[in-house]
Amino acid sequence: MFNHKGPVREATYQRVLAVAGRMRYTPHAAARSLSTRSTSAIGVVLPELHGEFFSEVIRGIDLFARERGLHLIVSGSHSDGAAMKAVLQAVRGRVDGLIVMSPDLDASTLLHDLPRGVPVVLLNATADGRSSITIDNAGGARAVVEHLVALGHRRIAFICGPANNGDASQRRRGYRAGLRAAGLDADAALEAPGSFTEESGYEAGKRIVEMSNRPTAVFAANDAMAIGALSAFNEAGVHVPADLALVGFDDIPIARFLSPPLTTVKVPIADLGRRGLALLLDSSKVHSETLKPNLIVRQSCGAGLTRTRTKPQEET
Amino acid sequence: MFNHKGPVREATYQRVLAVAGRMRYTPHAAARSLSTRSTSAIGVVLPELHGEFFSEVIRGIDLFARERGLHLIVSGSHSDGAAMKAVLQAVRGRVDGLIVMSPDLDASTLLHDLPRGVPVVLLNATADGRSSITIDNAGGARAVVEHLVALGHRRIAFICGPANNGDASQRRRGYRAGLRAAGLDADAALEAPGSFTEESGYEAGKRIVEMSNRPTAVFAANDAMAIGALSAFNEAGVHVPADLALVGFDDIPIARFLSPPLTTVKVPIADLGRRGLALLLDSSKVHSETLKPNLIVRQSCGAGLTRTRTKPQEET
DNA sequence: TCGGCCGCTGTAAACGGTTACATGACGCAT
DNA sequence: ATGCGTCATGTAACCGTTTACAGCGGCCGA
Repeated sequence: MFNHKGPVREATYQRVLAVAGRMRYTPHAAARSLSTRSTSAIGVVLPELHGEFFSEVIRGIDLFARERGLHLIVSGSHSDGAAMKAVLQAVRGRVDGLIVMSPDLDASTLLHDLPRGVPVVLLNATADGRSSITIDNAGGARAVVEHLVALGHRRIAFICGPANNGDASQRRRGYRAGLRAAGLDADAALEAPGSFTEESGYEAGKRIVEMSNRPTAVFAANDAMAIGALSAFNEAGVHVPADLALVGFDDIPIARFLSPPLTTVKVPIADLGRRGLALLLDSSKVHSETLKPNLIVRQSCGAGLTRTRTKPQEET
Repeated sequence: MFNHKGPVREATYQRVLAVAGRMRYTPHAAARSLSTRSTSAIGVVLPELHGEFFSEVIRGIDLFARERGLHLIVSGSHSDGAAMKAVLQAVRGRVDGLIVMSPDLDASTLLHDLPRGVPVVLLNATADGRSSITIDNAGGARAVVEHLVALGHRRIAFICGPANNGDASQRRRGYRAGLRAAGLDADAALEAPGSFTEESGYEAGKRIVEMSNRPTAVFAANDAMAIGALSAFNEAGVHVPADLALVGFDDIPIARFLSPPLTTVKVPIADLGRRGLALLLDSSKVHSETLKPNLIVRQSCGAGLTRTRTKPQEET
């Protein structure tokens, strides 16, 4: 009845609808789902719910979901595999599909816990026979290094993301590849640990300003850590970009409002979510997409400054 | 069976569980909900999903929800009443309760569209017979003005939030009350329009630095706008706090990592969500709580600086 | 005016669990 | 050894909606 099908005259349908409205009746979603075998809901599983990055992913999904009249069930903070398993097992009869982003955990392990017949799209991960959207992290990171090298930098520090995080290791790989391509040696001393949080970026920043042979540029594996590092630099009286160039990754919305505006790699975050949902809904085929990030040159890398240390040179 | 009740021997229960696990069986959530008249899900309705503030609210709720094994259905971007109504009507049989934050719209109007029998907790709004959590926005704003006055400021600009937004108007009320208490006249020229976005803060900041009789302090109605304004000030070569004091509101996580670290009013954002869920689950009584914000003095207000313009004086 | 066909309406089963209730088996006491 | 009480197991109804299907009524043509 309420899906407007069957041999019911239009007038009758309208009349029923009117009365239903008057009585303030609304169909019972669970009963409907049980009968139609379709909830109009999709699940979104993220490693975290906090921060500009994930909220942007959710927003991208939500915008599209709203167009299609879909509800979003979100869940985050899956520190361990057990918590993740519990979530995955609760989805049967609750959602029509799942968008999963789990850079820390092995994708195929997770998918094993999933009830059969639940369509899944992986974000920033891949698995056989599953659709996925990935970001060319390595390419983006390499572009950053090439840009910094072109500006004359030779000692470029890197603030790493969490170990075991897929995005983080890909970005580090891109960083190292960029150095290699420029004929520079990767120096372990220039790689500072971090965990994608502002706090960890701040700590890394403090260590960097105290280095005896201080680098001339710092590349943080994400914007949150760049913000933390920037805070540490300011505290130490080290000026960005005059004394030290700084580049981030993600281009979260506030990146352009930092002082100085942050040079970063624009990851189409909302698109990541939006495309993910699109792929989920178009279940006809499994296929994978890779989104290309773009280097966004603002002021924190000092691109407008003249740098006399070494002559600028372009890498390809 | 699967809720572990009834006269079933423990051993039998365990054996069934084991087999279920082996067969990778999971109960059908919709069927279960229909039968038990309880989904283990709660709905979270926010005006927006984007940004540090809302993502922090969601996180607060999620953390608590996870403890209780509850799922979260979120939805945002309810630009108009119709969209909101559609969402509210879809909840029957889908969630056990609702946490609603809708500072732009009239609470009682919204609640009229809600199916009967759905418990609701209002965030930053009140309505008869409904539980709610509110924030003492006016008190927090007033404390900011008092602090700035104590630092010697007499011309304090205010960057407003969106018109019709409850939080925004309460904060402005607190600002005006603070001025009045200090014996200062509220000057309409010192109130710049804004919309809680970084962009609008940036625009407001640009206008402020161009003012003929420039204020000595700027109080933004939220941190996002303070960040935008800070960006505009830096761009114009106006130094914070030396040339201009700046204070925000909310204490979003990155506030302390700005340069200079932002003086702001700490709103227990995650608590707002957490307490909201707690109230929802404890449906025995309807009652309302008001969370008190705290002034967090960092460096953007220049509290450490000596200011000779006028002598500092304390307001009570 | 009557019959046949088409189309609307009412009825019942099914979706997949939960739970109350009846039934059957076992142990203990007399 | 038998009866009664207790506890585990099996059975069936129910949750609220959809949908297939049967049946009936109306319309139109002859």
